[in-house]
Formats: sequence, C-alpha cells, structure tokens
Amino acid sequence: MPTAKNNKAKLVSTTRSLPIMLIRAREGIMPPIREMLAEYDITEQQWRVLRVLAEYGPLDTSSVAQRACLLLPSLTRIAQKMRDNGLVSLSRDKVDRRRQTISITRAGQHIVDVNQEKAADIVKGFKKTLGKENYEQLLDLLALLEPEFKD
Amino acid sequence: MPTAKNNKAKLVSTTRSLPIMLIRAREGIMPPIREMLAEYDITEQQWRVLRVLAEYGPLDTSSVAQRACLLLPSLTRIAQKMRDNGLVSLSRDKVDRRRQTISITRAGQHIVDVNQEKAADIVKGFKKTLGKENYEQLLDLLALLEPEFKD
DNA sequence: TGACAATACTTAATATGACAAGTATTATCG
DNA sequence: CGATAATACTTGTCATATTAAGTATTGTCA
Repeated sequence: MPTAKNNKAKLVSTTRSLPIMLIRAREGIMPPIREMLAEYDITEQQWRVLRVLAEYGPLDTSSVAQRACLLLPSLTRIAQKMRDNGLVSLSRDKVDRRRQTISITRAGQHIVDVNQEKAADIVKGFKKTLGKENYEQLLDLLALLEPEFKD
Repeated sequence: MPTAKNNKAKLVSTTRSLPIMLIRAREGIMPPIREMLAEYDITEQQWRVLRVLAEYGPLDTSSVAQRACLLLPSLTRIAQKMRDNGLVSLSRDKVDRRRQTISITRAGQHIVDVNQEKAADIVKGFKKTLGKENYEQLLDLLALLEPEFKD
C-alpha cells in the first residue's frame, strides 16, 4: 500500500468543529439582539416565547416548548414568570385538563410590535454580512440538521 | 408607486430565524456526542476543554475559555471540578501571578484518546447527512458569523 | 515612588439547560 | 367499571450561562 493513509483517528481542530462553530456563530450574532431585548428586560427565551405566540396564537405548553426551542421544564418556569410579569396568560384546557394553554397578553404583544422594526434591521445585518444567497443557503443547511429530520 | 412594498416590518417566521435555527441544528447533532460522553461521565463543556488542551497544550485560563467557547466564570468552576476529578492540573504562572495555567493530565488525555475514533465516526455522520461539500460550506458560512469577524 | 488604571481571574446571584422523578388527568383494555 | 398505561405537565437537582461585583496582581504615569 504505497499511498496508505494514516489510520489513526484524529480529532478535528476545535476551530473546525461543527458543534463548536454553531456555538460561536450564535455568540457572533446575538449581541445586537440582546441589546434590543435588554431595553424591555426580557430574556432571549421570553422573546422566543412571545414570537411563537404572536405567530401561531394561543398554544398548549408542549407546542410552545417545541417551537421556541425550550425544554418543558424550562418553559414551565419561564411561562410562570412571564405570567407574573403580565406578558402571557395561562389557562387549563376545559376538555383535557392536563393541558395548559398559553396566550400572549396585550402587554406581550406590545413588546413584539415595538421591536419588529429593530428585529428586521438585525436580520438585514445578517444578510449583509453573509450576502443574501449565502444567508438563505445557510438556513437551508441548518434545516438539514434539525432534530425532526434525524428521527 | 404601483409596486410599492408593504412597509410594515414583519418578524420572520420562527421556522426561518437564524438564531433559532442555530439552536435547533445544535439539538439535532448533539445526541450522539452526549451519548459518547455519558460513558465517561464528562459534560460537553469538559470535553471541549479537554480537546482544546489536547490540541494546543497548556494554556492560561482566558485562552482556554475563548477556544472552548466558555465564559470565564463558567470555566473557573469547570476547571476546578476537572482538577478535583483528575482531568487537568492548575498552576499559577510564575512571572505573572494573576495568570493560571491549565494542563491536561494523563487521565484527561486518556479520555481524549479513547474517544477519538468514536468522535471521528460522528463527524463522518455529519458529512453523510449533509454531503461533504455542503458540510465544508456550512463551516465556512458559520465562520463568517464568528465574533472575531464582527468587532 | 505612589496613586490610579488595567488585567486576570474569582465570587455571587439569578436564569436556563438537561435529566430524573413525581403528580394529575385521560385513555384503554379486560 | 376498575386496574393499568399513557399523556401532559411539574418539581427537583445539578451544571452551565449570563451579568455584575469583588480581589489580587501588574502596569503606567506624574
């Protein structure tokens, strides 16, 4: 075997590791978003919950968790805090009393509304950084890694 | 303006949001890695620290934090726990006593060694899922979002 | 040289991530 | 109809993320 390859498995460099680069990329893009949310004293997670509710309307807890990328135990606590802060309201489903429905309040919707423009500008920044085509392709590639496609 | 666009800023769908998709992609790829690490009772973060030290050799705390994508306060405790578990050793820099140098121990290096092959297989899985070219391009696109390129 | 700023962590406090176990409610099957 | 399983959270525990404040050490400049 004249061109035999080195058979020893070698770890890829941490500068070229997919899990690590996903973290780094997120670190790179989050600062302007955090800056935006800090003005209203809401966390990233609360913002995701608000966006999901604004997009889909009232939903049961499990659906919100899945769409907002939160584990149920986390969402349980986040929702309780958001209720205490007047951002959402919680109600038991009358048919299936195990279920809980989460709805956005006017105060919560207001936060979504006043940040829409700023959020749109941030997205424009992403497109400018990557180029519009690269941006779309990045989203397409990331979609291929989502959990749903791997089960 | 016959073709005037709707000027109202609208939030992109949560199914097409870059920050959210980065989280989801990570959720999609981490299970096999967690499974691998669970056998040795080390966390993702500890694994990243071990890999950085195995790749670069002894480093000061700040450098490890940056390369392992950890904030300093997190690394402080993680390093202490890893020291207690015999995975790394800590020592004060003799010239600048504010600095602390972290080194991997033989036990730590052993964990890296025995997992190299499994880790390589996991990476192969990524390439298989995306295709080799897409995989490389994804890494290139993610690199464009890293914090270093935006300051 | 001595006050002050800067550096490199470290500690503290609160929130979230991850996994395991628990509770209440509903569905199912004999 | 009643025991059991399944569902939909909820609670608990530990580790980590994030921000702010604190400490020890070093650098800088009048």
